[in-house]
Amino acid sequence: MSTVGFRQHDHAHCVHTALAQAEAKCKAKRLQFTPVRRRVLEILLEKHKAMGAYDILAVLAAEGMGSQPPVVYRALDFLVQHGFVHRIEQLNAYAACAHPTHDHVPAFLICRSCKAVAETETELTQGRLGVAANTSGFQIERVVVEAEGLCPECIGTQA
Amino acid sequence: MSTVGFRQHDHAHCVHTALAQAEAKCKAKRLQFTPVRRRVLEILLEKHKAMGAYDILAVLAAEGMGSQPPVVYRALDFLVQHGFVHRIEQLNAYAACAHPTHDHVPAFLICRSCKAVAETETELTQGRLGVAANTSGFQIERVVVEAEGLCPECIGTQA
DNA sequence: CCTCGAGTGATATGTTATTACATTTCTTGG
DNA sequence: CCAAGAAATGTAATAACATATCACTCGAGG
Ligand SMILES: [Zn+2]
Ligand SMILES: [Zn+2]
Ligand SMILES: [Zn+2]
Ligand SMILES: [Zn+2]
Repeated sequence: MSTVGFRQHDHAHCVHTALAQAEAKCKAKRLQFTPVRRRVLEILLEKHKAMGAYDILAVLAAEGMGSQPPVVYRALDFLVQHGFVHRIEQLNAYAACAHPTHDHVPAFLICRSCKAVAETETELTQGRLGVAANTSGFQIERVVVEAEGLCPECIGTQA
Repeated sequence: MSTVGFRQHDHAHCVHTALAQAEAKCKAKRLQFTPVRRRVLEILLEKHKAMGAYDILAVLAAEGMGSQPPVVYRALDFLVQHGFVHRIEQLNAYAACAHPTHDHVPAFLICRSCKAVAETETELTQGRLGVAANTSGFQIERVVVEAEGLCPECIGTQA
């Protein structure tokens, strides 16, 4: 599993590992890793890209695990809450966390051409934003950092 | 007009000034600063906070300037495109730019309690995100930076 | 066995955004 | 000025994303 997601990797292995890690973490924290929650995470890990809630729901529905929006939104809420999945605000979409082993502030590189999403990390109060927060007395709790542009594959195929 | 929006300022003056600046910039760049576009910007400047597209549309509709969604979305697209307004991804909302005189990468401090939004600036490729982009060959074109937390007014009134 | 709370199933609804096409207005070269 | 093309607008319909609510199930703890 690479830091930025534009390289090859052993995909079947990373799916399996991430699921096992999630299961272990839920056990440790007494969280219910129910079939729907597990399957939603698995779908996101398998696809290995950002998916809309209704895309995930379509997969669930085809498997008879619930066909109504609340099913998937509840599962996503749980997974996001506990750091297994991140929401990509720019895309109204969700992606499995690439660094599930530790707490972190995620940041994303999003290709505007092929929609590939790579996750990296950043600081909660970096650069001028932290300065502005300190100056004004604003208390930062969460930061969304999402860069849009062209991934290595798509540079050259574009204007 | 303050850098971060949690302080007092001469509001009527800042609305007027910003509108005049926008008009001048459009003239210089041969852009059509049409009545709808002007009024949408004015509404955002007057409210001086983030507004949803449909909130703006309701104001327009009450004034007979168009009652269908595309009216306001087209105006917002124009204003965002040319830097007069920014979209706040976390809120699916729009706010007039606080620094319309120069090009910049906006960053926002968003109070989760009172929904106040303050705009500051940042760099296109700051910190680890820039490093990750360079390492992987990703070409950043736009960055969304939005911090959520508590503004000075709301700290203390919360848990 | 009973109760409570988390999770799920199901219906309905709310909110945000886009597509499509007809029409009007503006701009510009002749 | 005038015609042709570009830009903007009017309008209807629909797509995409998200939440409210209530009934039901099931397992843990008393
Ligand atoms: Zn992550
Ligand atoms: Zn790409
Ligand atoms: Zn700005
Ligand atoms: Zn506040």
